[in-house]
Amino acid sequence: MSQDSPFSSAAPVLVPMPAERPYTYAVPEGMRVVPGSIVRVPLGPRQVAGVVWDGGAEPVDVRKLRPIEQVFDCPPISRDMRRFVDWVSQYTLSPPGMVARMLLRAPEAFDPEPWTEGVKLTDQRPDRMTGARERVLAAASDGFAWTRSGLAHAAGVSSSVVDGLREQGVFEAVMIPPRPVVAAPDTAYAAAELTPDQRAAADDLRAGVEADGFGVTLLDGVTGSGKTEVYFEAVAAALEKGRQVLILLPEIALTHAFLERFQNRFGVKPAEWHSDLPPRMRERVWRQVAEGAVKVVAGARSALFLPFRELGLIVVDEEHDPAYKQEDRVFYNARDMAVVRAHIGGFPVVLASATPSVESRVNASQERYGRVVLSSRFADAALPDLRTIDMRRSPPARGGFLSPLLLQRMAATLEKGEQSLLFLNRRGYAPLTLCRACGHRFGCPVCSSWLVEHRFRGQLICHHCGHTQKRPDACPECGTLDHLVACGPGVERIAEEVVAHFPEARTIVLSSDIMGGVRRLRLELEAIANGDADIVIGTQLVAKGHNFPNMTLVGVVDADLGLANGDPRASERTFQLLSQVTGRAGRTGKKSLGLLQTYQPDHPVMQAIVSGDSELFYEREIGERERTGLPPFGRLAGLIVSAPTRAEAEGHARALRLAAPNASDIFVLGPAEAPLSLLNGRHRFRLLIHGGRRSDMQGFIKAMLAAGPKVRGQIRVQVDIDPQSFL
DNA sequence: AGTTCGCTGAGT
DNA sequence: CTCAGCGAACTG
Repeated sequence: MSQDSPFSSAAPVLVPMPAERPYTYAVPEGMRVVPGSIVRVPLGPRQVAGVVWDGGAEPVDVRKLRPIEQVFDCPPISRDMRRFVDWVSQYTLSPPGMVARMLLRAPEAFDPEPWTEGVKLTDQRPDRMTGARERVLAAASDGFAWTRSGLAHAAGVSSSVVDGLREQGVFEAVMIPPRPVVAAPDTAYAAAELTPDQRAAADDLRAGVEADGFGVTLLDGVTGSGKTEVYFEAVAAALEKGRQVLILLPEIALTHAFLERFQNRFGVKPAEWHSDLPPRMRERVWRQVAEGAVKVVAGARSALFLPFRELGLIVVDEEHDPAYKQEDRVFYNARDMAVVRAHIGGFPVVLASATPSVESRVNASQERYGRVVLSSRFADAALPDLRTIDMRRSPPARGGFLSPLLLQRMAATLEKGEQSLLFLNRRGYAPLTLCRACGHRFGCPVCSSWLVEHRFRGQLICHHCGHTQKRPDACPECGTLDHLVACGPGVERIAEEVVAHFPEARTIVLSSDIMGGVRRLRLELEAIANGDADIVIGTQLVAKGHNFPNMTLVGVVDADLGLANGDPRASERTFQLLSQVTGRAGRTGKKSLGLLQTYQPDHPVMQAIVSGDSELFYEREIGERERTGLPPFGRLAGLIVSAPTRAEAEGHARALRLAAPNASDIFVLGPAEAPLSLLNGRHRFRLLIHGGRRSDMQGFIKAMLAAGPKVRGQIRVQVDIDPQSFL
């Protein structure tokens, strides 16, 4: 950028590793670098890409000083982006180098995209005409440049035909510039047809974008109220101003439907950004975002670190989704960092959700965020009738998990030729296996949580660390044969019960265990939407945004699951999940029903779901959190230590108490509560810090980090947001 | 993060 | 005395 003056003899360079500050490199005679320049520098024995940073180069022993090797021919990282990296680094207590690493994740993109060689028609005619040659000439008669293989393919001939013509001078070789990854969106492609409600909401958002300046709006609309079409109007407004737009989605790999909706409105698909993107595509998207050629990116949380030139709007869809939290290396919540990014850039953010997070609701009620409410569903999408089934009064048959009331409804639905969905957020067959002879329970040898039986695969699997073993026939403790029993239900076991009751029905199980990955899953979902199944049994992946037009019954097998797991957000998560799942029914125009099997029908979450009154839930939950000091109102600077085994967690907690004698509370969590990511990384344990004033915690954590190298290497911190702290 | 350094303890 | 195996330290 023009206000950045160039460095001459030495420059600070942020390298992609956990450096606390930029390193100083010599700038060779005649080389020109400015803050933001992407450079290749020697680091120890290797060469890495780094970013020239701001501020003066700190003086360093000339014998240590090494020269910048190369300045990449690439737009420099903007000043806003550099401030963002510094801010995220401070806020997350991660070294700035590690944050910078996230924006240098496309190493091949730093060199300009190569032009490819192609061919173009000349005035020369071929010596002899053949059928193949005629087709090639016809295909190329538009006068544009073609790639050899592209032309051959279009003409239905082999590329040697093209080569032959080129040798005769019928074609000349030309260089073709890199093709854009996506065409420019057309804001006038298909003007939105909006209801008066939606129109009012869209105008609100549009006004925010047109006013040009920072602001956060919570777009709060029930499932099926058309949130997407409404925020597309804000996207259009930003595009009309010539700005770039970022739309964050929780799990981009499964959001095929979203891309289509975008295309219906803007005529083209947005550029995608997520971890499954092929490397070549990844580079091109990165480069073209940096050059400003890509106008709209739909991406996962890491898209927040793309080097936008003229970012003018961020939309965070499903803002409550836990997938926005990154829980390794740099711990951050992309939703909150999006707000920060917008604050730095001076442009608006839209947070959209049918079930907003409690933090966002609090921010809205305290008027730090604006709030736009969409209350009505589309005309053909009636709300489902929602009821609880009190499992104390209508218990399942012995050995079963489905209440007679639910089975009765399933039978009626099947009779009508409509589909049922049974939801249970637990993979596998049974969460615990034990020996009836001696009482031995199968625990994971690596991390001491229970092994989950997967009967289809004949395996016992630890859902915690991924440890797998074959399910034995005999008890390893007492040797008794055939006395192992499964305790509790998983989706496979529910499927068994369903097949026993409805042998003639087409039953399908959907969980992340299915073989064949995302592609297969998409096919299965399509098949269900086409009516190729009568009863679907699924884990939480069926809760996410798919439309099944003939699905008129949703049964939640265990609505209480997740309410009693020690997570301070247990109620909130359960409310959000149950809202989403029951929202799968009633999008059909047909009369539909949602049934929740629960032992706590009076629990506020069940009451809120059944009454359809989410205000009821939020008011209660916010009051409860204020009272107990849980996030976002926390008053305690408490630590939660979690580790692969309880004994280990306790050991670490003891060490932390010694290192930080002034810590108010150190809680210990066993393996059942420790997140999966814990064991995949290299660290041994992690700290979760809930509540408290951020500044207090930062001081506290820094004191602890200063306490010694033993603690330093192992601490990972995740801080729950104090809603004021990032504005 | 990725690499080298240096200590410990088992092995020739 | 050598060397694998591991944790700690350093990278400009």
